[in-house]
Amino acid sequence: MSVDRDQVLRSAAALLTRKGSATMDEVARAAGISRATLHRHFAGRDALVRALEELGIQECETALAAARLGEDSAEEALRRLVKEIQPAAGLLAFLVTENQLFEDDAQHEGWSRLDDNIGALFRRGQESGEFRIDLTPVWFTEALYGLIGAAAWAVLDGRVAAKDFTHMIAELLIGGARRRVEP
Amino acid sequence: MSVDRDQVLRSAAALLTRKGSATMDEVARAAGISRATLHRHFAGRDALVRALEELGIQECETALAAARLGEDSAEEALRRLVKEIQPAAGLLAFLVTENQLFEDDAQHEGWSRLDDNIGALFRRGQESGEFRIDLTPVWFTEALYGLIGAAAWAVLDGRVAAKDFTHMIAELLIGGARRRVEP
DNA sequence: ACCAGGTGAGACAAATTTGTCTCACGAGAT
DNA sequence: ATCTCGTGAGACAAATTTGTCTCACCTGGT
Repeated sequence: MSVDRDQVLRSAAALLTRKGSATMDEVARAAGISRATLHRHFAGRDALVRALEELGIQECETALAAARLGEDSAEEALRRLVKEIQPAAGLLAFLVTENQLFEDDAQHEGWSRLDDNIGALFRRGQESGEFRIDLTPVWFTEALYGLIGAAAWAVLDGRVAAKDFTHMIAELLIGGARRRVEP
Repeated sequence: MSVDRDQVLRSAAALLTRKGSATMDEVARAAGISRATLHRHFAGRDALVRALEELGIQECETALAAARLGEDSAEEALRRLVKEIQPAAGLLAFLVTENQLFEDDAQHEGWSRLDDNIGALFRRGQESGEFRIDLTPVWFTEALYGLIGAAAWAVLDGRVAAKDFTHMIAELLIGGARRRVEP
C-alpha cells in the first residue's frame, strides 16, 4: 500500500513539535512506516524539515485566503485569521522553534509574503483608527506568531482547552488583559 | 586563568538561542574556551542545559522579587515584571524551545513556582477588577512567556528595537491592540 | 626559582545518527 | 497465475558527536 505523504508529514510535525530532536527512525515509527520508506519519500532530515516548512507555509496561505483579511473591519478579519490558522498552529509552533530554517540568510520567500500580508492587516487597522499606533505592525505580527505558539503548546500540555484557542488568542491580542468599561 | 562559569553560561545561552543544535565544540568556541575546559565545568550537554535552566529560573526569580508583584496595582506590577525580566528574555526564549526539559514527567520545580507567582498576579488583577475574567490566569501566564519569547527573537533578528522591549510586551498584554478611546 | 592549579590542543574510542544497499514479502493489476 | 510496484526488515559503512585521556604550557602565589 502506498504511503500517504501528507499523513507522514503531519505525524512528523506532531512528533517534532513535542520532541524537536527526534531521529529519522522515531519519525518513521511515529508515522507507522519504516525508516527505508521515509528515506524514499524525503532524502534526509533536511528535506523533511523543508517539506514541513512548505506544508506550514501552504497551510498559512490557505488560512490567510480563507480569512479574507481585506474585508470587514480589521478586528473581524483578525478573528477570522486566528480561527482559520488554528489547524496549522501545531506545525507553526514547531517551525518557529526550528531556527535552522532562519539561520542562513536565504529564508523561504513564503514567510515574508505571509508577514507582509499580516502586517498589512494591522496597518489597515491602524489607518482606520481601530488599532493603536504606538505599537508597530511588525510587532503585532510577531506577537501573533508568539501567541499562536504559546497557545499551541499550552493546549498540547493540557493547560488550556483546545476549544478556547481562537478566543484566547484573538481576545488577548485585540483587547488585552485590561477589563473594558461597559460603553 | 580560571574560567568564569557564569560568563560561559551566558555565551552558551546566546549561541543556543540562535542555534539550538550547536555542538559542545561550538559552545566552547563561542565562550572562548576549549572543549576540554567546557567538559571540566559541565559534565555533558545535558548538564549544560540543566545549568542553563537553573540560571534561567534563578534570573526569573530575581526578576519576580525585584518586581514586587504584590504591591501597587496589578498593572503596575506587571509592567515592573516585564521590565525586570528583560535581561533574562534571551535565555528564556531558548529554554522554552528546549522541550527536552519538559518531555519527562518530572520538570523542574522552579517553573511551577514561577508559574504560580505570575498566575497569582493575574488572579489578583482579576479580583481587583483591573483585568478581564473571561481569560484564565494560566493563559495570561502562557501568553506572557510567548510574548517575551517573540520579542526576544524579534530583537535578535533586528525587526524591532531592543529599547521598546518592555513597552511592546506590557502594552500589548495589558491593553491589547485596540485603540483606546480617551476617557 | 619553584610549585600548584587550571587551561589548550590533540588523540582516541564509543555511541549515535545518517544514508545506502539488498532481499524478501504482499497487495493489487493484468 | 503471474507480474509489478511499493514496502519492511536488516545489514553496512560513513559521518558526526560525545566523553575521556594525556601532555605541554602558562599564570599566579610561595
